Amino acid sequence: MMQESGTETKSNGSAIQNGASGGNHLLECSLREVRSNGETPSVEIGAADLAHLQQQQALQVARQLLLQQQQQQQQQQQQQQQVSGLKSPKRNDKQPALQVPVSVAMMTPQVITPQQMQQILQQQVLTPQQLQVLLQQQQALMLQQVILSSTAAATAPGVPARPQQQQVATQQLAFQQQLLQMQQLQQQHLLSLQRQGLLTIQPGQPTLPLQPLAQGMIPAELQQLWKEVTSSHPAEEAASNNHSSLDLSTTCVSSSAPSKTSLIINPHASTNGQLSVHTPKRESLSHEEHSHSHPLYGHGVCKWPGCEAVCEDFQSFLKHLNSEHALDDRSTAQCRVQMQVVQQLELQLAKDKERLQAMMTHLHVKSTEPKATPQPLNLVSSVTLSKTASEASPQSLPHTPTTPTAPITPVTQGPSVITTTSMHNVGPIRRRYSDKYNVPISSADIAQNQEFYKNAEVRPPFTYASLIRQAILESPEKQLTLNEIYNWFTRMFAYFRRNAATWKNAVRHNLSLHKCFVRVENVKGAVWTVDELEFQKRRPQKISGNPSLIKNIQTSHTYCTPLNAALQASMAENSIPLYTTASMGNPTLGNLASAMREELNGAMEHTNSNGSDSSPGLLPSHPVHVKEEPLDPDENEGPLSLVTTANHSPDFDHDRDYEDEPVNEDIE
DNA sequence: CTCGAGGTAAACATGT
DNA sequence: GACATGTTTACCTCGA
Repeated sequence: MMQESGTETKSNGSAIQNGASGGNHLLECSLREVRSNGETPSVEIGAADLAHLQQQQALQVARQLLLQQQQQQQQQQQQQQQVSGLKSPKRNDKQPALQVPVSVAMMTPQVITPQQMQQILQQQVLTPQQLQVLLQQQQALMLQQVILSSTAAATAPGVPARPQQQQVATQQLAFQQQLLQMQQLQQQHLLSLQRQGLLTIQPGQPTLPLQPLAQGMIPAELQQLWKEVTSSHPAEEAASNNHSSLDLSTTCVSSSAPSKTSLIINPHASTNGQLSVHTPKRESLSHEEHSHSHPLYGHGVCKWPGCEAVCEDFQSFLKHLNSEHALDDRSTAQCRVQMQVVQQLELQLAKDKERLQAMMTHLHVKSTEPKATPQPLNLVSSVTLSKTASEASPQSLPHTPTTPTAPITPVTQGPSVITTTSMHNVGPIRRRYSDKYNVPISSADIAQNQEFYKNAEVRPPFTYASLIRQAILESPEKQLTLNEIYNWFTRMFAYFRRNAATWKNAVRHNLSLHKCFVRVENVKGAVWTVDELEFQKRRPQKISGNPSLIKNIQTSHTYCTPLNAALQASMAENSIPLYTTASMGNPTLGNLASAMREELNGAMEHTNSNGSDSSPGLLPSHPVHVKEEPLDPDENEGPLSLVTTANHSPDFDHDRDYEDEPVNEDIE
């Protein structure tokens, strides 16, 4: 019966349920998953996981090529520095990690050359898609360099009298600082993007806390890679490097402490991986806070992914780094993982940038000439199109992300009139925002964002209840088994392809908790249906989209440019009417009836709470479990209301083979 | 500050 | 006994 749950469910479930509570759950889960699966990854990893892994491995080849180029550029820069003789650090053997550019320090610890490392790392062949990614990355890199060159040239105009070497060095310094800045901005921006709908960015937080970033954004591939990594040499490590292996495990437990969550994704390392060209700047920065600037060291803890060994001072850290993270297979693999992390972030960043660009373009157009036909850009298609107007409304806001600490537009961000607007912090976007803003989930919503959520590991901005309902309503019989609901979740949302135990528990919890979900038993087992009446009843008072929206926007608290204000005003004026009209005016999408009905109810539910939507559900053959209503039992008589919404004939269960059954193949 | 909604974790029961 | 399925409770965050 539960055969479709797949291996992932099992491993995740057991791993997670045994874990401690609190803290960063997802991260913990990830790590536990790593651990639990670590011993026999080849067995426990599903076929699709392997496919993902292979894909990522292929991607990493592209990454390597990029790295190669970057390293060449690094070498060039270093040569320049050494020629200038100014700030080129003497790269003696004693403190390689300190003075070697970070990425190099990470990639080429002691013996092996970058080329050798690449040989180690390279495994597979590029697909055209990956090549394209590589090209994009390279272009981005080149662009950055060009821009930085010009910037640096501009910053050092009045130094003609200086010796040329010094000037070069100065420019290098400027380059590097600029790079670091932008790099950080990009990273922050990315984090904001990634966190859409996932984490709360408190308005008072000027700088992005990087710890919670892992929530929901660590791709499955990375976890698989982690499995691979952490299980790569269990025996060896037990003997020679037990400390490291221990770290991983203890980290899993200790990560319940809220403060230490940045285990897998080390933002600095990611940044370095992203553009290792920048790394020389680390040296330049390091005059005073030498020890603090090392991306692998902070707060007295080694930040090597998965390590977190406590190092009292920088020297001990260096010792630790050299001893525990010397060049071996494990470190190499961890490097690879880190690269994957970076790559994933880059990809996500690229996607989100395009989305942001499109949104900005669209919003800008609208703010200047309201109701003008928007110009959906390519990527927006997955998000908007027919929903363009409503996209300006809260639903899309989470995607408009933002970097509170980033007053400067990331370099690679294309020229946009509104780019500064993107810097405002639409911070507190966690999960429920769609409901809170009374953006009722609809089939159209999901349909239009389907592609996005299918591929992006972004938490859908819908409540579990909404999603469950949607899943059930999408089914031909308007009823689903629990497992089918699971499958729908995983099929429709990449986000739900991990941490199964967590969200499945939530699904069950919601099914049981909400009266709108009615369990119906039939011959083959139990199915779940939706009592639309109840569902509509449970979502009142959420019509206040505008104030919430505005407030939410303004929580950004920073960089409120006039344009931004205009944008906000525009959105405030338009969001609700546009939303309703847009959704009502685009009956082209599937399940539109449901969407319209729902949105009508959402918009005017105060008027029609009497069940205007006699949704043609189906009649459960044997309604067994009907949640009794402790509250207002007068309004609906439990089973009876169920019958009203369910009129399907009992012969419904002959076609249980929904089209969603291939889910497992699709996803896993 | 309170309250409700929602999310998460977990304990527990039951059925397969 | 392991696992899936349900139910329930507790705790937390967030927004009104």
